[in-house]
Amino acid sequence: MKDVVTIKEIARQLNVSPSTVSRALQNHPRISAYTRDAVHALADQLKYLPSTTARNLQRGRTGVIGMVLPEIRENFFSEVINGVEELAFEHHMTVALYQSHDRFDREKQILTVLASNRVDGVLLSVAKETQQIHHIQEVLDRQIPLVLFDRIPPHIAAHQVECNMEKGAYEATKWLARRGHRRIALLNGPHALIASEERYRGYITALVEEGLPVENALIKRSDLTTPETALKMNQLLSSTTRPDAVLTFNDYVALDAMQVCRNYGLVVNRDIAFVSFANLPLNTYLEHPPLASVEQHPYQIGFMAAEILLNVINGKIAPTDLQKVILEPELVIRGQ
Amino acid sequence: MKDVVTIKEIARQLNVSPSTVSRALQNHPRISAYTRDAVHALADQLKYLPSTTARNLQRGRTGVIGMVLPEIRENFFSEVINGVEELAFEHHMTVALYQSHDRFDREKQILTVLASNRVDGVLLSVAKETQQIHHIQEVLDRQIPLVLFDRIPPHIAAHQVECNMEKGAYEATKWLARRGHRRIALLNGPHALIASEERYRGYITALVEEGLPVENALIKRSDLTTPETALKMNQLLSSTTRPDAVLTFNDYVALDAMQVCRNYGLVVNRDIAFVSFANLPLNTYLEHPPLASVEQHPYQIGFMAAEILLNVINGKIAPTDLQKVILEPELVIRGQ
DNA sequence: CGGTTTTGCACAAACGTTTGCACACCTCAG
DNA sequence: CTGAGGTGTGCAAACGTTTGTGCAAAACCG
Repeated sequence: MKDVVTIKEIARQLNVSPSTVSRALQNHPRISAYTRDAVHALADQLKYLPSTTARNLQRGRTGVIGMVLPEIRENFFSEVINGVEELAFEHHMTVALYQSHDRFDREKQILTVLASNRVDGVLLSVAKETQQIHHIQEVLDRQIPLVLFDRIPPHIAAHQVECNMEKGAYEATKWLARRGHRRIALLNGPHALIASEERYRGYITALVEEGLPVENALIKRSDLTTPETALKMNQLLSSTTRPDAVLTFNDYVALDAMQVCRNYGLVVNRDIAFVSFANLPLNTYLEHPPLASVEQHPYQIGFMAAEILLNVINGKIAPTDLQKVILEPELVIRGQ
Repeated sequence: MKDVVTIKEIARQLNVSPSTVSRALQNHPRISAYTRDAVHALADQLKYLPSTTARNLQRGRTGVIGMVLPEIRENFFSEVINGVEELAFEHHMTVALYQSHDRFDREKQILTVLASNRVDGVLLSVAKETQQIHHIQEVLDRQIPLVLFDRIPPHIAAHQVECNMEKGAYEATKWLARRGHRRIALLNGPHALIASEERYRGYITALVEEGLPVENALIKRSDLTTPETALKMNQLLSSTTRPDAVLTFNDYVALDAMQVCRNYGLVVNRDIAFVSFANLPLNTYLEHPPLASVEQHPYQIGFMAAEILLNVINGKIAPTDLQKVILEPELVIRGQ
């Protein structure tokens, strides 16, 4: 990495000043065609590449969007990333990706690094562990544009983009009811996630609207791990009056739960119907995928979050003019 | 983003020079305890964070590893990332992730950006489209440490880490043969990928060793898209003598091919056995997953690639002392 | 031809750090 | 008392850019 070609070197070789070289490279009008061409020619020949570092220091901005999310390998987030990338690319911004691995301390640390790196803006989806927002507030206090997406902690004055999961749960439950199911279970996520509460509300609303009783025995929560999902699904199946349908927190939960059903000798979607929230692209590959999925449009979420962020960065939206975008989910019917 | 606290500001408020502040923050021995504490206290109070940009410019290094890969959402690569991250984190380096989306021009552009960003090193897995290595050679010419992983183009003098897919294919085929299968098909990837050639060689070697005939009708190539996989699988099934087992290029191909089998009324793994190369974590969820999978240890690949890169960066390995690590795959038996 | 405008370039400061060097003071040994 | 060594700090240069300003020469205008 030694011997990196700089503007100074080009200047020296051409017997002009560094400022002239800089301007020539930017095609500044006050540089003669002769000099301009000479500079470009030599720059090409020496394979000069400007130092982003130096440029950033001088410009006071980095052209970087810091993106923090729990886990890259989750398909949902990968899609969000793609949405962000698309727009960022158009705007000549680069996206710096960081995973919190759902750990609070890691998330906190990453935000500090991002601030130290002087990123132009931050996109954040908080870790499961995250219960407080002080570290996020610090980012805001530093006047760094920030947009929250998907996993949004409560009580925070920041721009946000999310998908209306309450409505998704509502429509899914309604669809099951209309299909004739009378004992619809909810295999939900942990309390701590707002996403769980949203699903819960939508589920309840639909049941009530459809005149179905709300039975606590049909409502289970798990921490989304395979063993606990299995445990809860077992409870559902071993009760005297089994559910004839299950709405699950997400696809992983659905798959884990289906496994349990098979152990009971049940045929998925014949003996017991499944509807889920889509975060896997693989449902097409399953022999018995959930009958319907609530599509959360992750790509759209990423795209919109990036759009807001870029508008704030470019001053088209005042930082105080809080944006709150709620995308509509879509119930994708697969079976029957 | 205005009003960012700098060393100068702290210096001004404490009536000392910026250099003193800088040294105080680094706990330089020649700074008095009194000054040191005062500086730290004020820095904390003002929530000072050093400018990474300025520091990088001055230090001549960035502490960043640029990582370029085709597609983040592919589970294989997500795992590689995690392996890299682990080690990078220990060494206080950050990983900048870039996706080529399997496009050559994008890959080329990314490498330029990385060079411009003066990253300390590059980890690269090339795009499917990539047929030439000129852009990679340019990175090497700039003396930027580089390690290739997984998808490695031929004829390039760079460090590399990969998994021995020939051996994987060999063992998978052998396992099928020993299980009694006599007509083992190979549903391979495109010619352009070395990975395809490796699988091919392993497959052939095993057949020969097991005394099975090599039948061209049993060897198909697809571009890994669903339609073409379906087409090739159809060809295999509609031939007079159907295969009784299939070794597929990867899990996606296996799943697509299985779908076709179901259309033929075949029961996967009973009427026709599948063995695949693992890139999905989901096999546990499938009712009929491939009977066996060749595990490529992506996390390990990432970890080792990062290890080599860091050693080159830190001068523990001479750039000319080319490392070539070939990890052994593992045949994970799932069925019977 | 005198004056104004345009053209082409260099100088220098600035961005926020780090660090070699100088310097003043203080301490202590001889 | 003198000199050596230690201690605490400041100055200034440097990293590689960008950009405001200044200035000379060239070009233009009437």
